[in-house]
Amino acid sequence: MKGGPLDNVFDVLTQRGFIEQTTGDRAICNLLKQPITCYIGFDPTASSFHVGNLIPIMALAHMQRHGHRLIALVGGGTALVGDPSGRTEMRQMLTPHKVSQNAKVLKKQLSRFLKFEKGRASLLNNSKWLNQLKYIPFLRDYGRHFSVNRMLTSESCRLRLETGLSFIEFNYSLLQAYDFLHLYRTENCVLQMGGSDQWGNIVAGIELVRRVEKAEAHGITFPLITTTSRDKMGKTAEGAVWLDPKLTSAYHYYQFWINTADADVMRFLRLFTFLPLAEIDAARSLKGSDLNAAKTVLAFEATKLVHGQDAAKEELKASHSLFGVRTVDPQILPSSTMPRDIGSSELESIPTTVIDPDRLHTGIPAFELFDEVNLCASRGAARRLILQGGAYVDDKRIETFDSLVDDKGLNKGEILLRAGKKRYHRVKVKSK
RNA sequence: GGAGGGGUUCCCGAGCGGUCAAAGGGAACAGACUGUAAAUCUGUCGGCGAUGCCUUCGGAGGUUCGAAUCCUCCCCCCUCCA
Repeated sequence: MKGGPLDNVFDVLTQRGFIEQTTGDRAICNLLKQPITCYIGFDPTASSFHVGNLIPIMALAHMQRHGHRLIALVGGGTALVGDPSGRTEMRQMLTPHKVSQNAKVLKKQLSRFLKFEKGRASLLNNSKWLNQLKYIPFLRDYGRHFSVNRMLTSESCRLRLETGLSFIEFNYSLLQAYDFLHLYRTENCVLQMGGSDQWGNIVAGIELVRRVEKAEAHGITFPLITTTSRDKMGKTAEGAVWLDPKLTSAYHYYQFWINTADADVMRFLRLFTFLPLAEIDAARSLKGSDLNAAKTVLAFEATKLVHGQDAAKEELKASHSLFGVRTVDPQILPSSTMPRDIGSSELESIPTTVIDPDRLHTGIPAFELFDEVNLCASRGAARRLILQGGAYVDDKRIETFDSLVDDKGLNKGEILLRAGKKRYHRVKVKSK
């Protein structure tokens, strides 16, 4: 894989579609010719990252691969205040304990993408310095550099002024600006990156650095990634797609990526894998159903990054046995470590419920089973599903809602349930 | 603190004493068509072994044969005034 201090990350990020807005393309491009220190802030308000956080994480990974030093800043202090940007309502306040707990998990997840080694990347928590701030000195030293008039005209404020903005939230951007200043002073950090909703906060930091330290700092924002159907990336009916396998299993994670819309495939390959641009470009000629080959690689690579090569292989196999084997030409995205010819019949990773053999022997009404296994939200929903012809047991359509599922058709002690075209669940008999 | 306007099922939003499990739209789900894509058409979309029963319209009481709809108190949100 290419990468190294020689080719400029800025070009790489641009070509891969990471750049929305910068404080000056040329200046940043020049800046990045030398190894620098940059940072991105992460909100520890959730106990896991989700797919929507992948852009900044990938951006950091690219920076590191090109020899730059990173700071992943966990907003343990700012999370207690709540960023109003991009919100129409006030954020929920979290307890300090919960925040620090979350911060730990986030570091673990980041380590899959970044090497936290001395001098290459570090994880800092801004509660360390923010909690020590004294109100009056802070106002005198830094508060005077902020114009309320200007803050009020910012996009994020204007939105909130219509519905209401509390004073505590109004302070958020001061604190984030102070973060940048602090990191400039202590870590010589000169570049902050973030989502497009962070533009105002980033610029505020840059200005503070200039006013207080008379120094130049820079900023980059990433585009908000939406799918072709204009949904926010990573939201499904079940909610967010999480990186934590306890919240979103590797199976579902893989399925999420393979269900990518045609129009998004190339963009997502650039953003969410490290495959060389030239190869992605070459795959552009794939049309129609051939695009599925590219989706397979995308799903494999994306799953590999979060869950590891072995898990990715598992899901590939599971996918093959459920949806049919589709061999992917080795010419397509050749750098991917995805095995090209692979056996199937690996159902281990499909969501599974273990069931008592006696219950199965007496037989379980189909609609109860579908509900119990969470393929349907309620028994009523299961009845409707069956009525509409969307429920299958071992690939045979269920005709009546209360037909019994029993152990007569057991296949290796397993039954495969299916709701609709692609939601599977495995029922396994408890061995005695 | 004063005056006015609101809180309806996942979301938006009608309903303003019975015909209301509550219009319409969106989302979602299923079927058909397909490529685990999109678009389209059709159906479903509170719970329940179910032509019925149960629980919902910010919360608690009340009026009435009958309340999402009327009254009282409380909570929350918005607008204007201070």
